[in-house]
Amino acid sequence: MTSPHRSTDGRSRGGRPARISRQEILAAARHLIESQGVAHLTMRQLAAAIGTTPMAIYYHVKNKDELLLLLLDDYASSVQAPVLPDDPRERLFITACFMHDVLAECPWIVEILTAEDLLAASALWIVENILDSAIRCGLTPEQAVHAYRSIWYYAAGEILVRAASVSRRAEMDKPVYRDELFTQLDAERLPRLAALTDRWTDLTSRDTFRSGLDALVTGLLVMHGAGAAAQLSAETSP
Amino acid sequence: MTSPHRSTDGRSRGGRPARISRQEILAAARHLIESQGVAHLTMRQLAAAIGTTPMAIYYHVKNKDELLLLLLDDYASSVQAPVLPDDPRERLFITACFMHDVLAECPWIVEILTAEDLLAASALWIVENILDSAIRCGLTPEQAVHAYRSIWYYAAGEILVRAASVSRRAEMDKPVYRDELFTQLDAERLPRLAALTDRWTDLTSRDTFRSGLDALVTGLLVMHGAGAAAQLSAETSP
DNA sequence: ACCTGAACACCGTTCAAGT
DNA sequence: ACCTGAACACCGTTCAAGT
Repeated sequence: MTSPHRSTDGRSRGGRPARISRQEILAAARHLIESQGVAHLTMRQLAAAIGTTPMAIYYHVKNKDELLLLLLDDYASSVQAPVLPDDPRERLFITACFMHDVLAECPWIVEILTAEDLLAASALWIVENILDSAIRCGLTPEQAVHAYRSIWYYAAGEILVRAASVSRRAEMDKPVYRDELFTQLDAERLPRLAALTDRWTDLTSRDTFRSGLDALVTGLLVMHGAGAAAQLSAETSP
Repeated sequence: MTSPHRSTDGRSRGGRPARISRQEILAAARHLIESQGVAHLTMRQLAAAIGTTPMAIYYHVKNKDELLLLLLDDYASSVQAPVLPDDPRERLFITACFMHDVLAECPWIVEILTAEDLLAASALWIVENILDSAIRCGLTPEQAVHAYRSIWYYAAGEILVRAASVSRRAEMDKPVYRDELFTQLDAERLPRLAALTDRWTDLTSRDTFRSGLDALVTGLLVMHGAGAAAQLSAETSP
């Protein structure tokens, strides 16, 4: 960090007393996002919500990107770790689920994930847990990093795709396009899709995150020769 | 589709001759994206590139969202299908790779994927192929849809995360933050991460998409009782 | 039928100045 | 030290008018 901007919330010594603080800005930003949606988080609207000018915010925060990063970190540190099982395969699965669920609960995070780094400092314990579990399952450290990355791709993809489909459902003209697509299906060239036309919406609206994650974890362990630890968990359900 | 906007490129019969066409707009948009990056695709800059006013575009295209959708469809239809193997497990893997690679080649698609539907009409054969392969591997149609969705999450996540990390590398202040994170690691609480500090950048910059996909496919087939078809493919590499 | 011009309601950010 | 005001360089989109 550079400039006058304090990296921590150091007490100001001397000078004019601050009217707004970083914490106040973050709290207001979070409230704004949760009540109005992430699209309404603009420097101008945030300033209005606090009752100050847009430029006052720039004294406490470098720019909008840093604001988003701080927001992510703030959220991550407010989350409290769950009790985790000892069995490594189970712990791997549960931690990955937790990582996903925590992010999925605040869809505004999606905007940040694509723009910023995936990991806030206060969320590193999640990565640590996944790596440790994987290594205890018999993977080498390199394989564990690879496994973590695959899981992250899967989880991030699920969140992003679901967020997109939710926002699509909010508008009213998209279903039209999708229906159009499916009614014009060429049953000769696309027989499988044609046979599934009626059930597609139903099938794709189900939550299959856990089941797919289970498959991924199983495959990762099997493929890396940790077959002993790869036995199917109880969550298995098509 | 509504309004005066022609859904196909129907010839205008009578009236003033068109100065610009939908095709011309799409071609210009694609060129703009490829040369300047997707951030530069604005109605105004597009108009300038064509040599017309922003509002002229609105006669041919409903709004920016529709423009993006048309762009996606245009790209999908320009892609030609690869020769696919007969073995269903192999075909599943290859098709999924193809889907991923095609999208990964034009990172601007990322913006559209999160905003729009995942599937353009001209790309449905990919879904068809994945479903068909999965069913031939022994999955039920429902399980096949589920498998397709898991694969899609994984592929979309990989693309999005990679696109984000590329754009991060383009700027110069992000590595600082990431390095900061890793040097301040508490080796007591995060031993696995601490042990990997030096190799993290190297390990996470490797392309492990295929290996992870292989694991996912293996897991999906094993979990759904199609173990016979789940034998590891040759692509396996940590 | 196809396009233009002006305008509306926004953005993020910089810069010089005030207290 | 902390904040303000005015300004810059943008957005997407609407609306009434021109040819």
